[in-house]
Amino acid sequence: MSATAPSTAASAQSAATTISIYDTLTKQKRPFVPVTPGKVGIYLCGPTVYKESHIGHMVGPVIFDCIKRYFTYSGYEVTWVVNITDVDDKLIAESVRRGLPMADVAEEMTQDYLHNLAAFGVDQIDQMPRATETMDEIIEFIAALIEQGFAYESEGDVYFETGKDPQYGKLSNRTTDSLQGEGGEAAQRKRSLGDFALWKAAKEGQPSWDSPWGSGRPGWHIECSAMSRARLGETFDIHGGGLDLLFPHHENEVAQSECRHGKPMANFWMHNGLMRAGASAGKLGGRADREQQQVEQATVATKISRSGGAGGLADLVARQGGERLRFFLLRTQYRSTIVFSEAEVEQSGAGLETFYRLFKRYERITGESYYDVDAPRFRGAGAFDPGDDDTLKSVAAHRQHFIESMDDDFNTGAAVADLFEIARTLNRYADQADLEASGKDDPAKLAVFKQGARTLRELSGTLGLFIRPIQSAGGEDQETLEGVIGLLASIRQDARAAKNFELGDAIRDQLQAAGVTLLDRPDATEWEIQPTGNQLDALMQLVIKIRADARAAKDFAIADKIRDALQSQSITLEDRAGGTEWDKS
RNA sequence: GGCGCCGUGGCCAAGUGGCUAAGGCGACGGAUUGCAAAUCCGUUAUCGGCGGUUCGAAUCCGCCCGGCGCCUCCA
Repeated sequence: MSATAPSTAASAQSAATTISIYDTLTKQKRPFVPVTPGKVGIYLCGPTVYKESHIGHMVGPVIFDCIKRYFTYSGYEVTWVVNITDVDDKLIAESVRRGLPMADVAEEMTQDYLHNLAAFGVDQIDQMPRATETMDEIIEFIAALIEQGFAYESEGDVYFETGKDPQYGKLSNRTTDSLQGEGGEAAQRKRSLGDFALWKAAKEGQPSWDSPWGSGRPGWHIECSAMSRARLGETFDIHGGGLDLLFPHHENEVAQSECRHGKPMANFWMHNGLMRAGASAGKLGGRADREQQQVEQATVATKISRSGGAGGLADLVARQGGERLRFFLLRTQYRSTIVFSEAEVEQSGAGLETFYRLFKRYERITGESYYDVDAPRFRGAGAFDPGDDDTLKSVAAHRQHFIESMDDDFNTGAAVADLFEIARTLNRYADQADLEASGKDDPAKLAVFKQGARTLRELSGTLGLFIRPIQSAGGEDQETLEGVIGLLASIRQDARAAKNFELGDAIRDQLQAAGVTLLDRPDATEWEIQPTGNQLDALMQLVIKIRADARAAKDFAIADKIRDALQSQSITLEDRAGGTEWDKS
């Protein structure tokens, strides 16, 4: 086993060129070669902040968060930019509807987006420029396109002339001739129906900025060209976004930028697959989804909040937790469609428990928190010599496979399997080496186990998983709940010691029914809590019954123990004619 | 109509020419446990259909069936 060598850029660099990425433009997977050696520039199209985000908005940020982590792990210095579109037709419409200034709506929804990103563990974004803060660069960009003859002014609007770009359509595989759109209400101001707006003249009462073409606001696509140019350069490494942005958004971006610069905009175009709400509902938040919701609204309005998961992301996070949702997204290769259902989130989340239990086991064995394990942060530093130890050989093999999967277009779905395999390997070793008892004191055995845990943490870190302990969602009631469960566990322990298995089993079964699973360890009992409604009350009813039975049997030791324990939780019992009630002060 | 994507065990999901078709959830059997839970071991698929290319295909080609996306705002 090797010591953790200080990682150097050189050691990490050697492996770095093995990453391959599928490029939507060339429709092929090819090795990643950076524009600037050792560096990666990534631009991801962010949201238009006009209403609350839904889980579909998190797909791109989560996978790109992993991509940045993995590039960093591979020795690159990464700059990741995500834009916020805070001026737009829909935003204007929403501000009118709500009677608020557009900037207020944008700010509110930006905060919503930011909170959701944080909940999903997306914390790798370096810059989040707003369109309204980029106005100078946008205007300068448009002026340059007019100057170069790729754009023209028309009654205060400015349009990009797609016919001037011989390559127009290359991203989404379209020809300018095939663009049969009706051109919108601005059709008569365009030279060709396929032309798109770079600048829109302001209408009365709408937010506007001064420009050489009069007051107005930018079209949708130009901000990305202006921002990426300003922050990442004329040619940068990776441009990402949802597949739905391919046309017209990215097609128009690439046209603007490449006509202006005369060189490629991005070396790789990455598009994540879209999330669907159900088998036939179409894309989440898409047309079919919206139409279906309208139908549901007209018929069974109550089901909307629970169906599909569109909107109400904060509620979903509160129910499921961010790490479950993140994991749910990472189980699938990023280019695939994901069909969302909360049941599926729960099912995949069940697998996470395997890891959480292993982390507890790690703590029992080593006496230190798994979350404090100092894992290698670079792939060059994480390699170790397994010698002829079967456990370490297995860990090393799965580490290798994990890296190969991630190198292959960030195949998180395949990589996750190796995480499970390593967890199983460690559990098996802990069983065989009896690490929770006699084996604990064998430094050599402990070292093997710790090496495996270090590798697990090294790898899962690149997926942004298991970074820190998950929050127990309960809040202040959680402490009381834990106290009451501890009391019941203690009573049961006493009963078992006295061979009163009937009482012991009854307690366990009823805790189980209330969503609490007891796990008997050699030296103590632990428990896991599945949140359900009225959990505390259910458990208190059990406590009350046990106390009543004990008093009837004149077993005052138990009754007293209960009373004392409840007192420390500020819970009082009141015996009334119809039964005993409890109250927490 | 134009341009695309997808169809792998009960469910989810890797695998895109060749070792015994990953992994998760679930189910069943076993070890372990006072009984459990957890953990470990084992069982659970020939890859939508048909035809073709090939020594060899889930993986390439064609047709068919089924599902979905973009072409209008959309991560």
